[in-house]
Amino acid sequence: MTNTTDDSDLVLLLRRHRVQVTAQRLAIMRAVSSRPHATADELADDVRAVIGSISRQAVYDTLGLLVDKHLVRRIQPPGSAARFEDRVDDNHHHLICRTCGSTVDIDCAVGAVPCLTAHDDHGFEIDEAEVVYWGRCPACRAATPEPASQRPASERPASERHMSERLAHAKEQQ
Amino acid sequence: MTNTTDDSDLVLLLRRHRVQVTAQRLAIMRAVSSRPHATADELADDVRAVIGSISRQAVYDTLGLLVDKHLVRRIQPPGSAARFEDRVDDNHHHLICRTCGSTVDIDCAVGAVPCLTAHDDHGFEIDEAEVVYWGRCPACRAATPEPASQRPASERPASERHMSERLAHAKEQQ
DNA sequence: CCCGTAATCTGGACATTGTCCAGTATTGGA
DNA sequence: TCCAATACTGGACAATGTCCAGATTACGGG
Repeated sequence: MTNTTDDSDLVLLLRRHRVQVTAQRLAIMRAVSSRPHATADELADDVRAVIGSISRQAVYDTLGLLVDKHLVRRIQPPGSAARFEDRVDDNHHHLICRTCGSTVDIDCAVGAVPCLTAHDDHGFEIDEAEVVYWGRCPACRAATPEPASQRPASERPASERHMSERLAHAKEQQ
Repeated sequence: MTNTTDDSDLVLLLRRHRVQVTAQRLAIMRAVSSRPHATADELADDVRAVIGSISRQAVYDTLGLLVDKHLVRRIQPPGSAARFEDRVDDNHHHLICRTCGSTVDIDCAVGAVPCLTAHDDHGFEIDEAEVVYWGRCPACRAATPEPASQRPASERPASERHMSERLAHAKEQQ
């Protein structure tokens, strides 16, 4: 539980990837491991609690470097700052609560590297597929059984597509 | 091509959804339709070109309202501002170029509502799955055949998982 | 057709997340 | 141990949103 304990593994890992070893980097790596899905800001706080202080720039630089080296994965949930985690290259996805923003890992539904097989790649060279599941976590469901923002299904027919398509319906119905 | 032409369809659509009709809202809806994947800022510019001026707040308010009403879909690519589009409820996904950020629609690979079937929902009530494919568009591929940022596959074995797992390898190999 | 109220829009301040830059400190090899 | 390359610091800046109070507009009822 001491601050400088047992960095030898991390040091070796960094060296193996030709990355200079600094106290800031070690602290950031430990922070990412110990608190998955944390934002850069949260990680900075964690690091400060351990090594005293760190500049915002060092946090961003290091996280960017680790992401480049595939030692850390960056996930960017809509409406929130980027988050970072330990697990890389295993094609898991994320489940985010619309109400409280909590994030959990979720294994891929389809198989090994599923979503990489797009229907039509438009000439793109696709190297990754990112999947975010949206919903409400157990705690938030308990707190508010039926959210008011949800309109009844009757108000949004499944046939709705383009605005232009819906316009036809509007004409008919009014 | 005149500004006030043919709003009756949009007016009916808004009324059908119990939304007050304003010049700003009509202009924003037309802007979203005519330029898919535009950011709020770009849409504001488009609107200003048509009705003269609009406040930033009105743009955000209106887009938020339309998203709530499921008349517009908000997509939030990592590293970029939110973008808005016309197509809703048809479960298509997005393909984004890592180099230039261009975004194209892409039909779902798996079928109707595929990714909604998560392996383990952790007690969440899931209502949407968002998929982003990352890659490089044809233009950017042509411009830079082999990006320098890509390390050879030999440097990142498929077996890489957690940092902690990789640590074992580090020990063995060094 | 006019009025009043509720909803909307405006414009400025502020918050968050991230980048840029110049100068200083640290790392790691010679 | 010393040096050059690399990394870190701290302040300024940029982009994207949100908050708020007051002015304006929409639209249902008289």
